[in-house]
Amino acid sequence: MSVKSISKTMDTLDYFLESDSSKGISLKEICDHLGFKKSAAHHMLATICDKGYLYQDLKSKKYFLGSKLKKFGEVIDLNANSFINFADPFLKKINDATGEAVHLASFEGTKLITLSMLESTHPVRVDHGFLNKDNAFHATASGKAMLAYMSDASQKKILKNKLEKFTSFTITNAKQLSEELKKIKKNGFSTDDEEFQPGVFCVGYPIFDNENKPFASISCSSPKFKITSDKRYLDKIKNSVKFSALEIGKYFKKTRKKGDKHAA
Amino acid sequence: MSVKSISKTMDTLDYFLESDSSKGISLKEICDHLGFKKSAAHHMLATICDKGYLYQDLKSKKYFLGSKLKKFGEVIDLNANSFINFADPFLKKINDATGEAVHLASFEGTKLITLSMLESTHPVRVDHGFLNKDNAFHATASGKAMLAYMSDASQKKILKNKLEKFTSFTITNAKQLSEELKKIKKNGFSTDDEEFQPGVFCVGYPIFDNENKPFASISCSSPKFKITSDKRYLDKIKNSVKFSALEIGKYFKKTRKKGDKHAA
DNA sequence: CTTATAAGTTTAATAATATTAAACTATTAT
DNA sequence: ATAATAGTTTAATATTATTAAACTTATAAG
Repeated sequence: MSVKSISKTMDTLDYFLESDSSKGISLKEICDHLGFKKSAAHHMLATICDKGYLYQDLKSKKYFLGSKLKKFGEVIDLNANSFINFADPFLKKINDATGEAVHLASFEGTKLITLSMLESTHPVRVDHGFLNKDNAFHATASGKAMLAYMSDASQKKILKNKLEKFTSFTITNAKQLSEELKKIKKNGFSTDDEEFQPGVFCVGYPIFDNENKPFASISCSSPKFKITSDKRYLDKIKNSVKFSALEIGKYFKKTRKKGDKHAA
Repeated sequence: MSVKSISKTMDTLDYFLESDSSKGISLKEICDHLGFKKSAAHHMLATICDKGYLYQDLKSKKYFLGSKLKKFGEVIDLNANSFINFADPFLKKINDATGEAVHLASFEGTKLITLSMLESTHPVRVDHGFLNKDNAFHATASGKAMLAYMSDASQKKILKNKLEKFTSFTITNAKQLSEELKKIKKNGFSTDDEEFQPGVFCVGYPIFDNENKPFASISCSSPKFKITSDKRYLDKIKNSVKFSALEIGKYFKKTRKKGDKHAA
């Protein structure tokens, strides 16, 4: 199903991203962390270096991220950054009003991804960080908000795999999820009631593009006990998130003509 | 020597960089351009998408650059951007004074790379663009300026392959190159007298780091006829390049303690 | 509306490749 | 000076990627 040497290559590049690679990473360290044989890893790394994605320091023999990878950032910036930048002050608005963690999400193919986030300013914080994940749509407020407004075909493709159970509250039944999505379209917003992380309650709103397709979503995550102990707290969050979602949606009305393609 | 499927993967990613991929690229286009069989390419692309480096639009089936690639830019920026930003106004100074193309070069392993460049403002222009190349050290002013000041071991590693002949003036003889490098150390600057591109004359100066190793170099490229027709033009370029090289070298004295590692 | 065409996806056999272990080299530490 | 560690190269083999063909889906033409 998948090409193993490519998979290993990208796991290696990911490792450069996760760890602090500014001082270089040795062959041994890569092998130890990823479970590769040093000979195979050496062949792999030689190829990656040859293509300029990594390079090896002549003296220390350590590997570094190649400058070519920087160019991808520049190209992708052109596409998606203007949307993220536009959205940013409206995310801040929710964060200011509630103090809770705020996420701007979108999707790439069937993967739910985080475009941008703001951390909670409260001492008791909730954080699922940057997400880049298949099979999380059904368990998150961000995911469900988009899913609810997608075409049946898109929904089907995203949900083709078994619905993973993250907590005891995760909806893993297709029928039940379908009902939930209907409810979301009726209410206009989605919730995640400890369905992804125990103790975490989220509110999500979709953001529509110039073709009225769900392009992104925002969510606000708060500790569950706050929601249960103060009825008005949920309303406060909902109002704040809704306001920002509608404002961010204006991005497409302003800057894009109908029919224009956009990329996340 | 090199792992073919990795090589093909990176050629594919490179293609996304070279062409305008903002509207997506189809499987067929990738196959046509890179000479892949569609079935093999499909396996490859599925793996790349699975790792989040590309993604496939659910409807159009076209492939897009994944947001994960953006993160590399952010990490690399932290390392190298401050140097490039520091150097920038001094490159501009040469460009203002001469109107000619200016390049800031460095190296990654044995590869000569361009960190930054300014185009000529003259109607008759010279441009070798962004370089990211093995086996060009011996034929460029930028390359020779750094090479001349490197340790013998480093020189040897970089020059281990046959010296490629780009023009009739390219130095392809090891003995002759060794003499040339000695001359460079004596003069303090390097030249490229139509050795890389016909009709192009370049002047290069090295930039030293906090350990007095050649870390980068700058070069100024002008049409050869200008150099030959006006004796004082070469001096003007040399003075301008030398001044900026020395100024950029102060970056390391200012911001780095001896022993600190830096990455390009 | 039906058929044709083109693009994308899946499969399973086979040709080709990546992996392995072992030998070798170079570097660092004792 | 010797040992130990890390990196590199090699060539045989086991695994994997490739291929062609069948299949599916989407789009265009009749």
